Amino acid sequence: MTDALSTTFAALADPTRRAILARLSSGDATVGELAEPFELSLPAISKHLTVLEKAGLITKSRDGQRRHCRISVAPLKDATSWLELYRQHWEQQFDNLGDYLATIHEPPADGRGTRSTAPKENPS
Amino acid sequence: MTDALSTTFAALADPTRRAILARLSSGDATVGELAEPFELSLPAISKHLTVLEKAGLITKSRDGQRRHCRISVAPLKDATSWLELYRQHWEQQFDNLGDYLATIHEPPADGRGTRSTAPKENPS
DNA sequence: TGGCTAATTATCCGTTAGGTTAACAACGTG
DNA sequence: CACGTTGTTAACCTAACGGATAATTAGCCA
Repeated sequence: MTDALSTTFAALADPTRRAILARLSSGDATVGELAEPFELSLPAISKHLTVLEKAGLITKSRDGQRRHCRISVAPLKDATSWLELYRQHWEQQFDNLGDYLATIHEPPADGRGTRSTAPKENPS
Repeated sequence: MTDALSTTFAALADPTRRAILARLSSGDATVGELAEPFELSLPAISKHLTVLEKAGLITKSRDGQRRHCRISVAPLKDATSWLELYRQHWEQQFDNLGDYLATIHEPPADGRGTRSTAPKENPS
């Protein structure tokens, strides 16, 4: 699991870390401020922040005793790009639902060609 | 890690599983067909498929001796929805880059109001 | 300097992930 | 029925995850 995309998804696969990102999306915060809403110990939060930092999802900057954390969305963008490859896939699934609903109200007209469902590129 | 979103992201945090999804995005396949491109053992692939199935990302149907696997993109859609909450965030980051570049070529006109960077809803 | 505050690092612990090989189950076909 | 094919399940291993507490580092301030 050394690739960036895996690291990003792994970082997002934890509700605490997603909540931290959500918090940071409305502005920078210190470690203590980020820890406050949770019942976890401070070291636990610190670990989560380390995971987020290694995934490139946040950056930490020192300010006296405090560390200011800032969200950094580039990996989120990459993750979204990967997921976008499948968007047409579920949009077509939705189309198929529409087609199905249509067959309820009117009989099938003729055999339409099956559209391709593949994303443009081969994702990894 | 009991929530659906965490399960989805965890399932995506593995390059083998993402490759399997990519393969399935261009059409259904049997377990053996899915295993073929990898150097992993068949049980290893079977485990990956179980993970994907529990995440709701694929469905398996029996066809004689074979199991046909089909991609099921609803969880991908949900994951995308979550990530979309941050889209404006990186679009604004891009805007800021544009602003910065603008300041290089022309002096600042006036103090524009700072736009909010927060997603519409509170993600979890 | 001493002490308070903020956060990280060091252990330690139980659970889960991801892989292996070997055994098993289920279906098709001679 | 016997046998090959297709997958899964069982048992096992190592490494990593997510948490705790205790100790440590680093900065502020009186």
